[in-house]
Amino acid sequence: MERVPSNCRVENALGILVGKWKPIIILHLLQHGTKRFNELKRAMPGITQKMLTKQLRELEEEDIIARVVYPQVPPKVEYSITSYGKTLEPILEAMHEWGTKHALHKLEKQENIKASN
Amino acid sequence: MERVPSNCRVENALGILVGKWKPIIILHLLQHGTKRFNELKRAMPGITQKMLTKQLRELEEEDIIARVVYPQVPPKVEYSITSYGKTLEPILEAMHEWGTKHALHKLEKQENIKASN
DNA sequence: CAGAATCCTATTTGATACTG
DNA sequence: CAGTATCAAATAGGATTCTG
Repeated sequence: MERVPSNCRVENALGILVGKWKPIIILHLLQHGTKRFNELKRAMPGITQKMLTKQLRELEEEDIIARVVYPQVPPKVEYSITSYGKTLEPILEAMHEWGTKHALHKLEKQENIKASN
Repeated sequence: MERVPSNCRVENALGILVGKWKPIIILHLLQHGTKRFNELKRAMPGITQKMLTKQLRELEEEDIIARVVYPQVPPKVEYSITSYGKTLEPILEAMHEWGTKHALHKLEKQENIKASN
């Protein structure tokens, strides 16, 4: 998604977090530490190699995660959150907390619809 | 963007904020209060009626903004943040603060690239 | 004024097969 | 193991025209 070149700083954080799997990847690495490519893939049912690779590369480009390649056969690549990436944690936490409440809000809306029928 | 039906609550907040103009609209209404359709349009150079309408409708659907139609000619429609929408403010603030620092981070990267040439 | 409708392009995501 | 490459589908976003 192309973002506006505005002075709206919110976009800076949003641009990094947006992607179907990015928040999940970041959260997983934050909570479970360094992981190999296939460990991440297994942890995220439904993701394809292509998407995992792409989102990891984009997060790496933004210095949110670090990619370390061990030159051996078979290959071994480890991903971890950078110290810079860790600064995203408060935002993620705020969103998680809000999201938990929002789930309730949505549930109440459903109930209201049911009640009115 | 279709979102995963995961238990990752972060998606709940993210899904609402994602859209080229949504954060800008929310921020504008938060900071300037109730606005009419064309006032919003004028405040956001580059947006089309279609996109403004679409994003407003989606935010309304999520109970983030309220849409009030005055049955008169010419039409008058006012948009405002709901009390529920205001609960997003901490997230937006966290992102704005982070984004401000990130702008510096990106600048430093640029400088490093320059310095290494 | 505040949109709806239509047409079009670009970006994102997914499915599948192949490889050093 | 950790990817690429290719093709197809879905979604987002934009330009333009029309209307109660």
